Amino acid sequence: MVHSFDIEDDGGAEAAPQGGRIRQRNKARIIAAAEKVFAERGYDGATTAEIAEIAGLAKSNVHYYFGTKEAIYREVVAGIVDLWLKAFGEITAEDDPATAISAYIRQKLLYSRKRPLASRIFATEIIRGAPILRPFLEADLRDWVEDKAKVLAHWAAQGRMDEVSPHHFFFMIWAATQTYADFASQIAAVLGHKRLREADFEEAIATVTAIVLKGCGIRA
Amino acid sequence: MVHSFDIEDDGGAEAAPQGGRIRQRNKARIIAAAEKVFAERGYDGATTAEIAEIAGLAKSNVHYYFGTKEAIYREVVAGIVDLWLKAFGEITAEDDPATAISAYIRQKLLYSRKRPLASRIFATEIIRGAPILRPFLEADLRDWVEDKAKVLAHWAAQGRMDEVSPHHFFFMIWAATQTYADFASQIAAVLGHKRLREADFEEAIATVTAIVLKGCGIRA
DNA sequence: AGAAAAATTGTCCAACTGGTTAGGTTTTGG
DNA sequence: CCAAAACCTAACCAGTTGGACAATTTTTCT
Repeated sequence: MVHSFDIEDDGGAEAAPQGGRIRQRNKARIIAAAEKVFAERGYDGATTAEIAEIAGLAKSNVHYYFGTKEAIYREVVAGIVDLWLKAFGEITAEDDPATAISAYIRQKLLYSRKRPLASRIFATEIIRGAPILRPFLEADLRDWVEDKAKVLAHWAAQGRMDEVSPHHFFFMIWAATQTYADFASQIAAVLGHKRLREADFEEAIATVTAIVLKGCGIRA
Repeated sequence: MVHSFDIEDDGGAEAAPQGGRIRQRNKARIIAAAEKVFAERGYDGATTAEIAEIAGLAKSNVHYYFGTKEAIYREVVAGIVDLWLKAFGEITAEDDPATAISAYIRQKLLYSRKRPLASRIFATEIIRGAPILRPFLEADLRDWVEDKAKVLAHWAAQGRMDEVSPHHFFFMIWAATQTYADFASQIAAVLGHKRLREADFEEAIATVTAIVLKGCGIRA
């Protein structure tokens, strides 16, 4: 029974950091370590021992804070969903299409740059059939897309962009932006770089933005 | 030491089906079962026991044909690379840009529809840092992209399309097409479908093709 | 200070996994 | 028809993993 991602229900103010100082610090360390391990080993490949080691704690101590490995995973995933929700950004009918979509693409791509691990965990979770994230996808994300579909329809009616399937429009943007996190090793290999650089991301932003805007008939 | 994907070096003719009838049939069964298991459980999550069960064989029999789990994985991955190479299709300077790119996008998307498992294994392999596929990416795939970059430059020089970064152009197409295999569960959830349907793929083909062609200034 | 609460860790264990082996059965080819 | 090759599998094993637990140390609060 997942279904609730209101991790700590921060009632308006900044997240209520519950628990003592030590607890807080250690939980954060564990989550950070877990993000790394889950990202590069997958759920089954990850071991609580390695998470503990990276976090600088004894394995039994990790189990003291999180009962099970799955509990750690759930919390990591919940944090990632939070990121997604924030990265959603605001796209409203009043916005200028070019500005709003450009900003959205840039935001998504910068997120791929800054949080590639999170993006990869999200990807593998989806590939596995989204056992944990299904509720989020079917409710929150779906609603968000339906909402934005109306915005796109509005813009199209005003002649400010072509009529394109809003769903597939977003699938395409998500894919084109997340690929720079998930498939970074492929992209780096093809580019002949060891790792992706700042300039690679800038060129990605430019190319994706240009193709998407022009491809949908959005004028600056 | 990977580096060679010429699994059975079929010297021009159709693959030489080496080994006896039984051997052939059982290896094929195992590979098929392994594809399924690796796709939905990941490398570490997959167990030889489950592969055996799905293949309808005893676990020890699986180890009779393939010494180790990694050997099975390598063969599965090698088969997937073969698919990729075939799906590359021909894009030459003499082609009409609109026709060639449309066909490529369609081919890639149909591949996502028909072989989603293969696509997902490919994805997780890349996400893991491409431990097995690195040589392929750095050699074959890189060469292919360099080659096609020239074709795009040629088209651009002729004024038949805009000047866009050829690398990122392909990254975008790969992302936009593979997402329908890798992120199928997310897409289905957002669309409110149980599974992706034929019509979903048709709409995807239409949308992606339209945006990419127009976005690059390619006229029919 | 001192007791209660929180944190830490060494040790242990049952379950599972990939892989081996030895001995049997079936298939194949002459 | 028969022997050699190929195929099949029950039983087994050593290593690993998630997790439990009890004993100890540290922190917190009065």
